[in-house]
Amino acid sequence: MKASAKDEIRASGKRMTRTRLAVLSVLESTKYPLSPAELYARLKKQNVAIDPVTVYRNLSALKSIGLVRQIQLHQEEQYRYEMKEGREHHHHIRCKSCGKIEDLLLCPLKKLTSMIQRETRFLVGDHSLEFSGWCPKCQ
Amino acid sequence: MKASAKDEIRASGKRMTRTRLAVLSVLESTKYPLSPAELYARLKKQNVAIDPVTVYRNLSALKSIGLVRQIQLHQEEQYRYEMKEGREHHHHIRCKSCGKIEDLLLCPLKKLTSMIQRETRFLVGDHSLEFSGWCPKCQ
DNA sequence: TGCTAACTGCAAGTTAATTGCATTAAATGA
DNA sequence: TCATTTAATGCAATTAACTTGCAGTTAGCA
Repeated sequence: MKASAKDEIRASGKRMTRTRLAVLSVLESTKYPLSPAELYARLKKQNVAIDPVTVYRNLSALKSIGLVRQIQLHQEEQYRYEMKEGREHHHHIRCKSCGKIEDLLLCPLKKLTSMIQRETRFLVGDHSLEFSGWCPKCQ
Repeated sequence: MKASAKDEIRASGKRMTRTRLAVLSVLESTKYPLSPAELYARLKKQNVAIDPVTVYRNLSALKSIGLVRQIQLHQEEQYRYEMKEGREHHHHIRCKSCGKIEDLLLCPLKKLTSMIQRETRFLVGDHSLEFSGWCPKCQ
């Protein structure tokens, strides 16, 4: 685990606990965003004693200090979480058949912002852009 | 209400009922996508006797025959529904302060599809692109 | 007008996430 | 090193949005 993570947690007045460490380590070793339920399942498999509620509370704490990003994929009813560390703003595509999730490196939206502001007079804040389709194996 | 709507409902083996008519008429007279709860509230205000469950079931039926579109806005936990009739594929921006929702006429994604397919080898199906920000009044 | 299957309302059940509360345990510091 | 304080935890209960089961109702065709 990144040494800086612990510092950032302390700096925000939070503590580095056994469960928080375990949550961070699973997130850091996974290449796609995890749902709380998936995260909990992985921890269980590693014999980490943790309550599902504690998974939720840790994700919420890590999100609030900016270590973790919360995202919502297209046509999914749950949230997913991924480390921010080393992962610039990006989008995802999810296979409708097997559920495989892959990062997309493109983001066309910087170019769109000024168009949207002109069209709507809104001040643009965040956006979500998520795709679904069929992965190579499922086509 | 569009005459064709009733025909499409019949053609799919469904029936045009008192409640279904009321749901359609609220959706047709609203310029932005409604959540089931908002739709129910409007029906109540119009003294339409209807159960919230029936709102859900009607929305689901209308969606399944393609009269209505289900969308999920950025950072919202509920679905919203809008008539498809006369409304091409489009996206939305929602005010983080007052909740106002406005249509966006642009969709940059036709241009992106081939890039994504090249990058990921996924076959691209659907996408969602939703913005949030601050509307002119709330800035 | 009668029949049949779609539709409805009410109650109960799901799923994902949140809250309350008593207990445990980080981390500062005496 | 131990005491203190307050964040974090586990368990139970709750909430929000939506779904399902079922008995009674009704649209619409024959």
